[in-house]
Amino acid sequence: MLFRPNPSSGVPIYLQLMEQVKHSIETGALRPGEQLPGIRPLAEELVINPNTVAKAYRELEHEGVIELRHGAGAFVSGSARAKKETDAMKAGQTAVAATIERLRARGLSDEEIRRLFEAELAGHSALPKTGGHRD
Amino acid sequence: MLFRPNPSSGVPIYLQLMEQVKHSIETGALRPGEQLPGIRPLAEELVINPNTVAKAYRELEHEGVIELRHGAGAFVSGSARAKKETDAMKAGQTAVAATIERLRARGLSDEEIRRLFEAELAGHSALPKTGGHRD
DNA sequence: CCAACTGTATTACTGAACTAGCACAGTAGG
DNA sequence: CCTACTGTGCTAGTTCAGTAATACAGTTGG
Repeated sequence: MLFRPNPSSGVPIYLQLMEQVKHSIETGALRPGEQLPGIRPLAEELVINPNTVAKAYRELEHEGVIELRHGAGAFVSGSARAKKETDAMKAGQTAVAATIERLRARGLSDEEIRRLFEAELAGHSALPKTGGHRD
Repeated sequence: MLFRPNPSSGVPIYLQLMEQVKHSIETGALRPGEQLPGIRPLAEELVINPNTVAKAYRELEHEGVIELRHGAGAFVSGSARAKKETDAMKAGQTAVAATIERLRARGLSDEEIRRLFEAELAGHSALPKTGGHRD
C-alpha cells in the first residue's frame, strides 16, 4: 500500500490514492472483505491530511469499491469493481461532457475534437505540465 | 453580432463571445479586413465588462482570427481561420490531456474513456447541467 | 460504562479561472 | 498639439476544487 502521493503532478492526491487502492485490489494485495488501513494511520504514513484519505475512501465507497462502517473501519467490498461502470463511468461522463462543451465553444468541430482525443489516447505522452521534465 | 451571453451556462462569457465572432466570420457577416466593434461599445451592448470583451479579442488575436491594433481597433484577419488548427487545437489538446489524465487516475481504462467520448460526441443533446434551455 | 480506536461533519485556507473596475498608452482627426 | 476615440495593464472581487484543522459521533474491547 505504501506509495508516494505527488502533490505537484496535477492529479489530486485523493484521486491518486483511490487509484492505488483499486490497483491493490486488482493485483490481489487487498482482497474482498479485508480491512483497509484506518484513515488517521494511513494519512500519517503518507504525510497527508486525514481528510484527504477520508475523501478518497468516501469516493471509493460511492463507487462501490469499498465499504465504510462508522466506528468499525473500511473494508474491501465483496464484488469490488463490479460497480465500476456505474459510478466511476458516470462521474467520468460529466467531466467528458464539460470538456467537449468547452472545445465546441472554442469553435472546434466534433471531428477535430475526436482527433484530439484519439491522439491523446494513442500516445501516452504524459504531458510534462508541472512536475517536470522527461530526460 | 447581437447575441445574449449566458453567464449561467457554465461556458465562460469570453468563450461564448469568441465563438460568436468566429461564427460571424464563417457566415460572412464579418469579412476579412473589416473592423469589429470597439471593446467598450460592444461591452455596453452585451451588458458585460469591457475587460471580458478584451479577453475574447486577445484570445482571438492569439488564434490568428482577428488582428488588434493599439489605438486603431480590431480587424478580421486576412486568412482568418487558417490558423485555427495551430492555436485552438493546441489549447484544446491541453484540456483533453488533462481530462484523460484524470479519468485514468480514476481507474478508467483507455477503452472506457474512448467509449465515454464517443457517447458524448454522438448524442449532442445530453445533460441539462445548468441553464437548461436555449432559445 | 469507559477509553481508545474507528469514520463523519463543519469550517477555513489556498490556488486557479473568470469577471469586473479603473488607470495607462497608442492612434486618428481637428 | 489636443481631444476623443481605440486597445492594454494592473488590481480586486467571486466562485470553485482541493486540502487542511478541528470538533463530533459510532464501535469495540476492557
